Amino acid sequence: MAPPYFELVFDLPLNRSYSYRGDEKGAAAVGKRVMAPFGRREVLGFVVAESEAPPEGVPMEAIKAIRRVVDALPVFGKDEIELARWISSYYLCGLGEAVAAMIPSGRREVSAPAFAEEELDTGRADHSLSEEQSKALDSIWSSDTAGTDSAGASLVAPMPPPSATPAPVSMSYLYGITGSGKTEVFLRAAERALAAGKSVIYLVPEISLTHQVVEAVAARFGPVAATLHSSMTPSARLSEWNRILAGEARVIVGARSAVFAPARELGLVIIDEEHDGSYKSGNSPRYHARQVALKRCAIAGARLVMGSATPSAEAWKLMRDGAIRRLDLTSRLSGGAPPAIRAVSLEGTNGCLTDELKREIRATAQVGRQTILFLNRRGFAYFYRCKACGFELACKHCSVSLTYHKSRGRALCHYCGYSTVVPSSCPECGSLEAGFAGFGTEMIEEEVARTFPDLRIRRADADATSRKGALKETLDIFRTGAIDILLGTQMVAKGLNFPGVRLVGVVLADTGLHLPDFRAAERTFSLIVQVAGRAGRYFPDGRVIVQTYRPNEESIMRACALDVEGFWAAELKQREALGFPPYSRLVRFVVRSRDAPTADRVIRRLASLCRESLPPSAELLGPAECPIAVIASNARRQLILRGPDMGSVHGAARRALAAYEADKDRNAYVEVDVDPVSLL
DNA sequence: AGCACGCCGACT
DNA sequence: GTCGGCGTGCTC
Repeated sequence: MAPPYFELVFDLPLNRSYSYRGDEKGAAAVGKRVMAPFGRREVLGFVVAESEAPPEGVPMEAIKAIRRVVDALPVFGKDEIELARWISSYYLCGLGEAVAAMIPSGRREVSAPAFAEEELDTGRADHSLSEEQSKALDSIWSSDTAGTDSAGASLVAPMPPPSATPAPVSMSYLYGITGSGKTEVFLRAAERALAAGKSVIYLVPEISLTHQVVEAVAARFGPVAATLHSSMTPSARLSEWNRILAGEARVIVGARSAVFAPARELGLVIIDEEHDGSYKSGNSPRYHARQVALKRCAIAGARLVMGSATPSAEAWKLMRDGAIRRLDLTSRLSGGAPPAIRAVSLEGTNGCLTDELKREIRATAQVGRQTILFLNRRGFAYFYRCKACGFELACKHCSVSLTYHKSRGRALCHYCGYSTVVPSSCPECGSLEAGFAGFGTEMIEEEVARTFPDLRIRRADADATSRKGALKETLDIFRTGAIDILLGTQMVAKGLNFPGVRLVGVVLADTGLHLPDFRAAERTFSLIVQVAGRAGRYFPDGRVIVQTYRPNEESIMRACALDVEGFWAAELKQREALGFPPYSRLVRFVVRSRDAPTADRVIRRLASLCRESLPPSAELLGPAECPIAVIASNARRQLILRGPDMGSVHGAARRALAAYEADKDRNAYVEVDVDPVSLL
């Protein structure tokens, strides 16, 4: 007989549970979703506890009954509730919001456009392992946890509400260049886990790699495999979820939220391309899949294996300190050699292509091979400026400059979509010495077409591929060799492998370097190295040209030398000197409001609340305007708490938030980001 | 987050 | 006189 009382949480910004009596049929149970009267309406709730005794402090007549039970069987259990509690306390969100993030259709994540089509990084066709690969595989499976018991101390912070000390998790890292056969080692590790009766979660970044690994896993594991990614329909997601829940599917491939897959007997979590920013959730709860994975592994006693050619700062430091076992994969299996990379200064170049890059494009075409051009910037020109009075054309609703899109004949905002006609003279002083400067993909396309009228070029960026399936189509055509030059933004940078590519050109490497973000160098570095990995994967003559105005920049020089060690040696020194992660921990508050004075008032109040309980070892950065002070007519203010460890800032952040919530301003939105990946 | 209740301005 | 603005308070 079901117990008479249940504790429910809701997907609402409420930091507490509510007590209910069971439903008429007596079907209510922990782990099920139910419909319950809440206020004057009926909402979906999650049953997180049950009890025989009536709840204390609630008058009996106030307790309502659960109206209807949604699930025949529980969709989450004790471990999931423990994980949700951890997420809610660590990422400072309601327990119900944490549970909702873990359950499909509980709340939808912002879905990325579907695509991904590429060659597989499984190394040799016969799947036999190189000596390095076998050693790595054995190492992953050796029983000891690397380093000390505090392994992962800086990946998972000391928890604010003291819970049991986290069990040491065995963490390994496959560190190796593109094409060194990481995927095959991951697949073998999954096989071993499966053979031991355990299940596996295999995380891949949003979009890019998903499809490829999905197919590899499906081919290898057949009916035991399941897929969860953002472009699946809710019903497809649900049916995969149910197969996992039933224990039918035991190898789960998916993006960020797949870290919550209800895998039974979890034995292994794989995080491919560990450095990728898409592992950090952009909406509440702003969790990092890597940290959630580590926590899940601790709860389930599972192993964690990550991999990348360009590890994140956090991972690199943990490897250096011995807390994560580093396993090196040094050789390219498919015969291709690491490409020759050259940085070329753009100084004094007319237009956006240096003579050197033009020469290489021509040479590449002459031997019947292909070129990828990469520029992390859409549009035709970057900003409009008047040389006479200094006027700049900015968005009406955001504090950013407008980008000229020639194809539409308008200047538009990349943040809110606002667009306007292009003034023929300066709107401020009437001078004709005004116009667009800087360049985007659209302009490159034009210049390349003009320079190489005989070559076939195709552009792949958010504008050219907005039509569903357009990107896949472009990539398919490129693969057949019917296009000579593929030009694009981020989307051509990651994971795509085309055998015919000889040359990769980074049109402007320093776009990200001016950004006021402590990870600017890290992102620039890994982007160049990742892009370079697209060249010469199957032939020994790959070539990469990196155009830049700052050829002496550390991140650019090290990337061109493929010197990961050297980059991190220098960059970690910088981070330490400046007190940024991984040498400190951050919590960031962002306040948004239609009304700027309201945003100012709220952020100042949060700051003073934080000061009340911030220990001397920690400090407050700000309050200040966000780097982009206005987006879509919302004023944005930020406040950053920084301390030597999470313990030193988490308590203050939690108390400040709780005090604020107790008397909140209805015209302001407060976002909390624990361990922000970007400060933009 | 909803959805109410509640107390001040311009409409048939 | 009422319809309706959105400020603030609560939801077992």
